Order: sequence, then C-alpha cells, then structure tokens
Amino acid sequence: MLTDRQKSILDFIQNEQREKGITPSTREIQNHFGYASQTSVMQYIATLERKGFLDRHARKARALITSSPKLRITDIPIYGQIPAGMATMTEQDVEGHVTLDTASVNASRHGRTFALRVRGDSMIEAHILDGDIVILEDRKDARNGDIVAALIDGETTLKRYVLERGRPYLKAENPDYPDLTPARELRIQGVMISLVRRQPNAHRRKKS
Amino acid sequence: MLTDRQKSILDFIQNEQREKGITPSTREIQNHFGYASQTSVMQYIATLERKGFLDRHARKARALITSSPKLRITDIPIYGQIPAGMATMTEQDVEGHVTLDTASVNASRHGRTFALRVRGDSMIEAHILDGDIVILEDRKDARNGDIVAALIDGETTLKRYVLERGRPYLKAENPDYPDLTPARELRIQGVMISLVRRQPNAHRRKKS
DNA sequence: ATATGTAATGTTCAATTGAACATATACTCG
DNA sequence: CGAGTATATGTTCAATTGAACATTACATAT
Repeated sequence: MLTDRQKSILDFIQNEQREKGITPSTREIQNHFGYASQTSVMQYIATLERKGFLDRHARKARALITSSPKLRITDIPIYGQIPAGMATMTEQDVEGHVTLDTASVNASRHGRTFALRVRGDSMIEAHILDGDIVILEDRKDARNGDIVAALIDGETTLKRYVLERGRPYLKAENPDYPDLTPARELRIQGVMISLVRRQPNAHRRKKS
Repeated sequence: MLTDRQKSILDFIQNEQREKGITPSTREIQNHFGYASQTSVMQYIATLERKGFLDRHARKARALITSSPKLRITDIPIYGQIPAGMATMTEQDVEGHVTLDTASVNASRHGRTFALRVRGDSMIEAHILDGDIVILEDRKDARNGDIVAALIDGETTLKRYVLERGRPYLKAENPDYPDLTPARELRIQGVMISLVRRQPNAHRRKKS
C-alpha cells in the first residue's frame, strides 16, 4: 500500500505529532530527511493524502492531520445527564471526553457517538458497573437484546431493550430492579456499542 | 482561576482542535471573537500559557498545544499471548492497538502500558468477559486485590492477586476455576488499570 | 492618587510556511 | 520503446502567521 519512503515520512509526521503535539511543517520534514527541496515533501504529502493516510486543511500552516482510516480517533463527549433528547444536549452537559479509535469502539457511521457514565448497578448482570463509561450510538433502531439508553419519566436510564410479542420493554439486568414497560412511548437515546472501565485501585495510591 | 473571557478563549481553542484537528491561528481566534486586533488574542494566549492551561512552540504557526496532560493519547498494543516475559514481547505478538487517552485509562507513569485480550470466563465475577480488552501497566508491585496478568506454567492468565498471611496466590473470579498457588515464584506481568469492551451486536449486522 | 491587572485597538514587520513551476533520474509494466 | 509512477532538485512567490510597539480604558486594590 505504501512504499518504504512514504511510510517513513508518515511515521515521522505521526511521531512528531505524538511527541510535540503539533504536526511538522514541510520544511521540518524536508530537513529531517535531508531533502534539498520541499517539493519532494509536497509530493509525499499529496500521495499520502490521495491514499487516505493523511488529511489536510489546504493552505494552512501545520495543518496536516494524521488519519489512517482504521486509526481514526474520536473524541467522545461524556454526558452526565441527557435532559430530554439528543437535540438538547449542549456543551454544558458534557462531563468530559474519552478519546479512542473508532475501531476499538465498534462505531459504525450510522449516528453520532456519545458516552454516559453509569450510575447504579441495575445492569450488573450484563457486567456493567457503577462508574463505567458506556459508549453509545445515536440510533433509534434498537434490536431485541440491545442495551440502550432510554428516556423514562425525564430520566435517562441504561437498560436492555427486549421485544416480547412485538411489544418492547426495558429490562434491568439485576433482579432487584423492576422492568420498565413504557406508559406510552419509548424514547431511545442510543444503542450501546462499547464500554470503558477504569479499574479502581486496590488500595490507595499516592501518585495520581 | 480563569476569567470568563479567558475561559471562552481556551474553550474555543480546544473545540477547534477537537473538531478540525488543528489549533486555530491568532487571527482565527480574533475573528471568532470579533476583536479588531490580534494583540488582544496574544495577551490571552500569554495569560493562558502563564497559568499553565496552554503550551506553545514559540514562533511556530498553529503551535498552540492545549496542554492539560490529560489529553495525551497513547497507542496501546494488544498482545494475544505473552510468551515469557515483557522483554520478549515483540511486534509479532501484537494483535492490534487500542488508542485512547491516558486519563480515561488511568495510566500512571510507572511503567509501560499494554493490553491483553481476555480468553475464557475465569474472571466473570469481576465482570471481565471473554473478548474484553484488559489494559495493564507493566509493574511488578501488585497490591492485594489487584487484578494482574501473571505467568503460570508458560501461560499468561488474568487473575486477582491475593495476599493471605503474607503469601500471595492467584484467585479466579469464578467458582468453577481453581485458585492458583505458585509452585515457586509468581511472575507478575502487569497490573490491570482499565478495560475496554466492544459490545457484541444483539443480532447480526451487515456493515462492519 | 497611584499602582496593578485585565481588556481592547491600530499598525507594522519579519519569519514561517504552503504551493507552483520547470527539470531530471530511475524503475516498472505492457 | 513509451507511458506511468516514484523520487529528487532548485527557485520563486504569496499567503499565513506570530510578534512587537504605542496607546487607551476600566476596574480593583494599596
């Protein structure tokens, strides 16, 4: 897919970005590889872009974006609470971000991706714990057995979506919690596609 | 800590970086806020830098770095198998990568970070499932109750590290599995700090 | 009243940087 | 052989961009 030269140039760009936080300019790339001309670099960049390994903001400085299709990274906002619907979610409700590649997260391109921090242990038998970050896709077409975030009585809850004889209800994966049968409509906010858990430290640890 | 103005400027820079992949130039910030002069922006940047919210490569274009060490991203290799020790782990054993920010992953700077794909359900009561990706830190100083990857009889297993009367053993979090008391020595490969799970699709889905 | 910190304007300069053009060599594929 | 691609050089230009300087205004604290 890439020649050796092309690969080393891509590697250099990615390393610089990782280490310095900014992508190198064409002249920096030029000097690193000892080219006498920037045009060489321009050609490589054009090739890498054509092949989909780079993205660019044309005519802007240091505007290279390292983005191999598989390595595409997303910043997923973590919402503390989803007040009413996806439309109303604003920056203020954002509690933080998880950054990970779409591949590990299982993301399709059907909808927006967002995350919720799980509260309570109502899904413990689905092995989802209090404090876990659940990553969801903004889709309405839940399937039987999907774990979904849904709006019930103005609150967002994470439950398993179950279809029984054509009628959907929300099942808690914990015998201590009741199943929720929707009074009239079921507002599904998203379908769970992934989960991130920070393992709590066994004992207290000094260093952050 | 920050005035409202300073905060909105910082927010703008961070949002631009997130959305476009590059940090804005002083003029872009200027236009967004409607300043008639770049100097205003320069002052804000200087302040934000002084207060530690920004980092910069002086005299370079778009060289703002929304510092906050939390936004640092790591590429974590996933090992299918850890043959003997950390030293022998080579690229060939790498099954893939997870890319996520060190903050969500809970990483400290004590050791290298790596990941394992879990096989089997021996840790099911710790809510770790078959297929989960467990992220570990290459440390030897496991504490009582930590979940560790350890080498037993040439195989790497994930178990809970338990100290009983000063003697360590490895406890499976599944009654069907036996606890492992080390014959002679216990080779700990790493301590679990995080977990990533791709939620299996409820039904079959066409798109990857 | 007089510093001190924050906020904003207007202007100018020089370094940084992407981009284009003409040109050349080597290699592969048909 | 000729077409196409990857690789490389040398040069020039113009847009982008960070930075500095002088100045004003308005709070708040001393």
